[in-house]
Amino acid sequence: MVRRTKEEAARTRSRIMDAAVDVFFDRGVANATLNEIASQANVTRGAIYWHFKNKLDVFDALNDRLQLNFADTILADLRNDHPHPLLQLERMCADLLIDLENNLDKFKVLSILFLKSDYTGEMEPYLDLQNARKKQSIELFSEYFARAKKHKHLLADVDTRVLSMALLSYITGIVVDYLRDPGSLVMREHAPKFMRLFFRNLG
Amino acid sequence: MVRRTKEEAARTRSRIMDAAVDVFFDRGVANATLNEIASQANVTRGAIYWHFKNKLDVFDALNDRLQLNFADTILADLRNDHPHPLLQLERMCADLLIDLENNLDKFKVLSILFLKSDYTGEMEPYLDLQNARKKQSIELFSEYFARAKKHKHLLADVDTRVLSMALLSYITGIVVDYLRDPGSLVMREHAPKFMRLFFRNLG
DNA sequence: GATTATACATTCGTAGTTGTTTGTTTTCGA
DNA sequence: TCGAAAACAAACAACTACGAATGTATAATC
Repeated sequence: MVRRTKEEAARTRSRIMDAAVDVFFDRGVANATLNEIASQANVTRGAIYWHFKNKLDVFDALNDRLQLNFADTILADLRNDHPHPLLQLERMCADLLIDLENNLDKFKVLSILFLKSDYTGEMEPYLDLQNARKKQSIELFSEYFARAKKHKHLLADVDTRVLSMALLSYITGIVVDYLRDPGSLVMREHAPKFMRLFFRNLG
Repeated sequence: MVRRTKEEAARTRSRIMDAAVDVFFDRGVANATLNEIASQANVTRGAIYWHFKNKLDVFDALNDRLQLNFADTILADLRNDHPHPLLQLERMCADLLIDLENNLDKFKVLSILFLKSDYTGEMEPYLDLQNARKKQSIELFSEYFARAKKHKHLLADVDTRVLSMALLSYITGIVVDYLRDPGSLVMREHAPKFMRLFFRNLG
């Protein structure tokens, strides 16, 4: 059995990536071997080397597929003017956290990005990439908070840039703590409380 | 040259650990080889295998030496009653963050624990250990906040447990974001602002 | 319907790492 | 002071994973 149709080949490729998610999650990116990924995907290493250059290239593909771009997801929702923009943001952040609990794939991929990669050597550029994306998010939030301030929805004395950095770090921390110990809290219950704590004093 | 005195042997051991910090930081725990650690410490692998069982055992020793126990460091300071306990806590957290900027060794070790380890396979127990320590910290903070609430320093309607979890996650996030991109902020300036944002609405 | 390129499987050589063993020298304890 | 063990260095053996090369059967193309 060889030489599948193009569609089958594409499915093979995505099966390899799915397998990579599992293996990276279970064994860490550095420890994961192409053999493990191959057998998890029910192919041989040959198939992986056909579709990808090497392990890093697989990671690269995963990175693309994830679209960790908070920005894109959030921006769309932020575009339309909401009567109470801060509340809107608060809800969105909570939903984003709760989604981690329901979406196993997102949980695994975020685990890979935050816990299972060391970003040394050839992987360093991917950290830079994530940091660049984060800067984008900061700018986005800053602008958003600035608008809220103009509309008197936000206290005038807060530094919007510091505020958005703080919010993003807050979310990062909640995510990381959750990934490191998923049993320690129930997102559906805790996320709204966490967010309330942060937003209660801004209005 | 062999068979040093006991003191010299102890120094060799700690030199190996120092080297391990550098190598783990630069290459990640999983990618780091004992050869790299050895040459960084100006010894051979034989020396490492004399002092440690294997790479994991070196990591274990590092884990012990760090005493990431926020608890111990903080507990001592929290013991004595402060006129304004929340302000005290706020300052302490800020100082803790600022220390990251000045103390390179702490920066590296925290990087190793948060970014350079995947905690898979044999390393899993160390994540459990850290999570257990974190639970301790939560309990500690909870109790502390509860005291503050009794003294009317804290709003009565906040859940102290959720509050301490939130604070710890907040700190985790700031730390992780800083470790991932140290150039993005200056702790001496930002840490007090971050903390002020969190504490301003509690009193 | 022959040819070519595709989509893999299989095999191979190699470099790197690990754990172990052996060797050597010096310090410590009796 | 004299063995015994400490504190390593050096050599060895085994495995593993990688990358590349090769093989091969089928789909696409004409």
